[in-house]
Amino acid sequence: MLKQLQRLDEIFQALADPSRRGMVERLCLGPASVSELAKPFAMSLPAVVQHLQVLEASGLVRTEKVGRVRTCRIDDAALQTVERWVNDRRKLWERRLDRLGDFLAEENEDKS
Amino acid sequence: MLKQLQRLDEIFQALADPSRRGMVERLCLGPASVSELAKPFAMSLPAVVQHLQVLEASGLVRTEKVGRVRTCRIDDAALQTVERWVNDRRKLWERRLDRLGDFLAEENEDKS
DNA sequence: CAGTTGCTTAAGCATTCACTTAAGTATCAA
DNA sequence: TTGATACTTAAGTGAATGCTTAAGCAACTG
Repeated sequence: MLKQLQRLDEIFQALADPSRRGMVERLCLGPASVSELAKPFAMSLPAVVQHLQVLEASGLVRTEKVGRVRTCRIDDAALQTVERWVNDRRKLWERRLDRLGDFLAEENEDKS
Repeated sequence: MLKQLQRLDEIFQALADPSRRGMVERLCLGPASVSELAKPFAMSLPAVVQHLQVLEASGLVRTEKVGRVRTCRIDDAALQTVERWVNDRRKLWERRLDRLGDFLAEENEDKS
């Protein structure tokens, strides 16, 4: 629970970069090796690996090395954490709008 | 549509900072002035305003000045944009896991 | 009109970020 | 064992980030 809050920083930070979001999108279709992941991007391999490290540190991606190939896959828990945070905020805000709506409706009733 | 994708960068970037997330959380309870918003934070007012500018540029927050008071409120559309992106990713990933599950189930059937 | 309040502008500064190139180190394949 | 493949490590660089202080300005308050 405490860990999750700390990690929200890193998760949002990780998702703020379009290359990293691209990698997440790719990985949502299934696991991939580092060089597979790198292919669509016009940057050096070390740059890709650095992005990958950010993604892994945030918990969005897990990786595992077998032989000389590192395989990367989505870790759903981090995505759930984001989803939950955003959802909770939206709920709060919408509830407020509802209450405001009720209030205005009552005001109108009073006036009519 | 195109605008939204560009803005995902800024939205996630905005949410990556705990102070800014704090401000969003506060604003989900209702609008607030800049100084109200600043109160919980141990930083200078200009710093708060700079955070606010990031939030506004991302579309998460709208502000409006009346007299000398600037009132800030949540703009739900940006939160929806995040929610949609994360939701779409999760759906893709889960569908993949389902297909994988089916595949493994079939394999087991074959073996039995 | 003078003072206070609520923000705004500007400039500076240390740190972090997103890369780069160059030089490794393990595998695997022939 | 030689070469190619798949990363890995290290060091450097320019730009962006998250602050700060100092000074302003406009609007309400008495």
